[in-house]
Amino acid sequence: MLKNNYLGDLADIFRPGSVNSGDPPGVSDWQYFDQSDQEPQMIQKSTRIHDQAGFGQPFTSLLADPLVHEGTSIPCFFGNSLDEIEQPTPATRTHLGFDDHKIKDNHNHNHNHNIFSKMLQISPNAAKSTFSSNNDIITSSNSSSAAAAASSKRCLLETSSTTLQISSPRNPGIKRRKSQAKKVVCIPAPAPANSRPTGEVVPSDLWAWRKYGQKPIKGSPYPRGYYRCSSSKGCSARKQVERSRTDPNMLVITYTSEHNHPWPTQRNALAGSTRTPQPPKSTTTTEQPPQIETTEDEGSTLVGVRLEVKDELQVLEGSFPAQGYRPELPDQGGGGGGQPDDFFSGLGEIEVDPISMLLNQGFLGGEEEAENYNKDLDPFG
DNA sequence: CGGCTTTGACCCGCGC
DNA sequence: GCGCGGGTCAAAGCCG
Repeated sequence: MLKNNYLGDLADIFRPGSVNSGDPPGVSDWQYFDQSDQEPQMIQKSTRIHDQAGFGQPFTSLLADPLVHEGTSIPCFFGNSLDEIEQPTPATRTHLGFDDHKIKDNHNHNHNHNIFSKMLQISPNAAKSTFSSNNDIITSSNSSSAAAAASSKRCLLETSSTTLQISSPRNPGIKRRKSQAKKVVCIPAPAPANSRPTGEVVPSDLWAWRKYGQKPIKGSPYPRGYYRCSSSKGCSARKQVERSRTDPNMLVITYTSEHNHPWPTQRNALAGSTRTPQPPKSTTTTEQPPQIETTEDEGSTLVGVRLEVKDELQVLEGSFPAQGYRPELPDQGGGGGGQPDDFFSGLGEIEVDPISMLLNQGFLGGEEEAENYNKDLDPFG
């Protein structure tokens, strides 16, 4: 049945404007790029701070992810492989001007400081990337990252995008894997002790994800979970979740394909995600849906990230909504309806300028509260 | 009852 | 051409 319903191509999904009707404010201008021929548009879009990107809004997951609410910061690595992400080559390190100590520091700070307090975005394309930091934020860009960082505390990374072949599995004649667009996001993960026995951890975001597979990955002690969007039938958005093999504290989420539908408009679309985490049970892999209901105006402030990756992963892109991004979660009209939105509902600051606030003040105004929230939602706790 | 996770089997791209 | 390994399928069972 899935085969019959399989809508296939990334090309189908990345079509510009493929998602428009019914989009909530801020979503209507989503651009789903056919990255094989929409490069200029990508670049153009990537220059926008008010940008939307698909791939499940990984940074949304950062905002919403209980795993992230451990009073942690969010180092974000983008690369074409985990190794690259986690272990930049010495040359790359040198060129990029960051060192292991800083990375270690970032990781250590994850557990003590706040979200985004040390945001790190790494472009594997060292030749085009420079690093600079501004208030612990490190951005990478082929443009003047220093200027970018200085001009805004938002992280905007932009590099030229590379044409790639969008592909679909089981679609004859079209390659997949290396040619497939992916977006990799690394976030702090719970300690292995807090994860499921398999070592699997599952961050949440605004989309509903249904697990359809899990595979042990050679060379990694942790399995990789495969999820597809269950918010809408026919949506071929997928993500892979696995722990970093080199740093179990890091959770690597790889977004593939794109949502071809608006944000979930029915809570039941998140059915699987709303299962109450019950630690003794082993079947809970998705947790409470994120309760991002924090923004007001329609001008989405997003942090766009685009970078070019040589070799297999040509394009990585990411963004996260901030000010003005309001997913249409059905129950939010009633003020949360008893959902564990308290954490966010008490965060009026985020409506002012969540990103700035996050960057300046740390995560959402209180580690303690964040911890409480995390306790509520963390299925692995 | 619908939607989820689990898990073994299958498919297929890719490297040798 | 072959084998490995990653990605997906789909049946079975679980859960609310």
